[in-house]
Amino acid sequence: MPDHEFDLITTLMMPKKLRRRQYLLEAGDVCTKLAFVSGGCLRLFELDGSGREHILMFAIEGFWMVDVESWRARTPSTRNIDALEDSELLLIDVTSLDRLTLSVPAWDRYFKGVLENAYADAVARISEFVSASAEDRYLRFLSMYPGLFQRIPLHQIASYLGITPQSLSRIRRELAERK
Amino acid sequence: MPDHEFDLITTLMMPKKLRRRQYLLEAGDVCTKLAFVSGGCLRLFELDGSGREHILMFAIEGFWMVDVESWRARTPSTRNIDALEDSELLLIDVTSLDRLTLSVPAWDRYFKGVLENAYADAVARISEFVSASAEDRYLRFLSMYPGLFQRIPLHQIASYLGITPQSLSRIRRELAERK
DNA sequence: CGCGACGTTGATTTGCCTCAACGATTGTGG
DNA sequence: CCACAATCGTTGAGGCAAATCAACGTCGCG
Repeated sequence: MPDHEFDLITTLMMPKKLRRRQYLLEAGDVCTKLAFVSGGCLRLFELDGSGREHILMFAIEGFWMVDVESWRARTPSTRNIDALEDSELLLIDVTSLDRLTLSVPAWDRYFKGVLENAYADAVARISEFVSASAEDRYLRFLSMYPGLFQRIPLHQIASYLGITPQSLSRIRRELAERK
Repeated sequence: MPDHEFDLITTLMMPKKLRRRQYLLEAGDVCTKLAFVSGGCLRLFELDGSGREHILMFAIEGFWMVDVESWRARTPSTRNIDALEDSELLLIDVTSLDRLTLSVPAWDRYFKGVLENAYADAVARISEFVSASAEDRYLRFLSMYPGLFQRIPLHQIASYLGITPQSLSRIRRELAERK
């Protein structure tokens, strides 16, 4: 990649620090920025009718985060993104992304790969819900986000798995006893 | 779009008919083709340890179908794609797709949109599994694939929802009684 | 220190599964 | 064209995994 292309990328990516519990996206706003997580941990979640939180995905170091629905349709999001730990991000907005896509072929290929990866991961997660038990999903969470289980509260993991904190606590006990 | 670009697209898309129960992709093969469904209905599914089928997604008229995991990594698929009705497809293989992407800008944009859409749909489906009941998921199935519920057996829908045919039968009865 | 957040455990309830049986419909080979 | 099998949807009975409701101990932090 030529130097000027690399420079363009670094110019368009805006560094941002987010403190724990701080929001990157609030429901009602349009998600106009993609976030690359260089440190810390983000969550994408939504609230149901009873005010309960449901986590759709995490993003740790090396992951990208976006609410794709809002980002794609330019409509107000029904979801939220916030930080579970103090985090360091690189943000890029839609127009900058389009510029990169047009003028830096290597970026275009890279980003297409990111998108395909994200899609493949999402399908794999659907597969778990359709066919796997809560325990299986927990084990896959452990390998998908290495070490994360020691960094965030158990009830956040339970929310991601679609079960209650109590159930996850019992699953953990089961696993520990069996091993 | 210039004529020669349009011609290139039609040249590279191969029409194919698939009879009911006929396979487009079998587990073990690499998914090298994308399928655009112009008529009929395909399913993407996998088998678990007990030999039970679990449907990850359907594709009806106007949808694209692929096993993105195998397609992306060029690895043997763990999944299957077959037809639930006699179907008409337009197939395009990986190399043809790359050619279109490079030489037809409009196609590149279109296809990026398709991918983003697919990703957004997958996230929405994850959202259902994390937070919604089987009944809610059934109602969303009805709006996502209009009319499909009259075209395929109930147990295929149940598999897609991650429940048993018996449960779906009872959910339907509930809905009918309440309405 | 006191309070809220967190994880665990117990008792009870519930949504969905499993097993089983049964009619209705579809499809097929003789 | 009919007989028989397979597929399909439904219903009932009983069981299990996870939810709910509730209580309690620990920890960290303002």
